[in-house]
Amino acid sequence: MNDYRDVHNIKEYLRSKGINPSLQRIKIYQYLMEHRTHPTVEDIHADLVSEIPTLSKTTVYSTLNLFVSHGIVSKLMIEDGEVRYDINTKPHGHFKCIRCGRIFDIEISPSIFEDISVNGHHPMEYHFYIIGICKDCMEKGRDKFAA
Amino acid sequence: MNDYRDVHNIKEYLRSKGINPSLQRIKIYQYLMEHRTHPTVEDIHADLVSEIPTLSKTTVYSTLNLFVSHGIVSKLMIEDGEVRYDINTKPHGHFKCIRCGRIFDIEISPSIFEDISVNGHHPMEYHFYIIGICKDCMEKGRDKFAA
DNA sequence: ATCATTGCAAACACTTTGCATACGC
DNA sequence: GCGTATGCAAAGTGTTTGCAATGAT
Repeated sequence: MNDYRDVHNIKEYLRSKGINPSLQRIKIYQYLMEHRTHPTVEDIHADLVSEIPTLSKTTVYSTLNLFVSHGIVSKLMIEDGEVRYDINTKPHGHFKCIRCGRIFDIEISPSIFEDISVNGHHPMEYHFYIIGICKDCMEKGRDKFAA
Repeated sequence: MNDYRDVHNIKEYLRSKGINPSLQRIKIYQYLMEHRTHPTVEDIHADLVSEIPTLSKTTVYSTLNLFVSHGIVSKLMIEDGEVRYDINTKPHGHFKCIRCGRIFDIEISPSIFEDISVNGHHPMEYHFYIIGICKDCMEKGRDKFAA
């Protein structure tokens, strides 16, 4: 099991990865499954606190670190001081729109990675992202989604 | 003039970019030219303080922000909480070694960027990096360069 | 009862800001 | 002399740590 799309029982899945499935951990994992928006810790906490009023940011931080260390979630560093999380651990790229701030997934064919010469180094993780203006913002020509 | 390798007179170059060439700014630019190691603010300050004893980190920060905003230096975000600076603003990739921590430049043929489908979005900047173990560390099999 | 998780508050690390001093034309 | 750059100290932000309280088995 290496794809989040195959996870139907989160509790079982976390257990299979050696993670004790507490309520908070299940809800955070579920949130990432249902919100493929590459949320920040802030986003996740703000959205889940209505469901779990006692949820603290500390728990969100430690849960995400736990998920990353168990390889079931990956950390995204696109902009300075803005760490985001992605449940899709398969190699893919991201497109960040400078107008609306949204981040889109970009499919990348594995052959592209093979074509890149790594000068004899031993690659383990590939990261690729693009900064630009998304389709919607280009069409609308204004900051429809801006905060 | 778009390549740092063509800069022979830093003072003139900065002026041509609309930047007042103070001693600190010249030294910081020169440092980036001579140290193609993708240094952090910390690195730059630590190394230059012996030459300019009064140099403050505030100045290093503001100078780098100035260079970035004038497009003559680019900011690298590879690892969480570790902002690095690169004088090479041409599209290229980076390889970060998890053993020794060094970052190497990776040449990327422009055709790779063209091959990536951006789903109708409008790309402006391409960022690509690889995490892995560098050639030296693979051969030595140990943390020769670790801090 | 025991052990792990949670969550508050404090500590940390990095970066920016406010403002007085110093510098350069 | 005037306008800008510098650099200290303080404030701001995002993240981790210490530790007591809570929760699960």
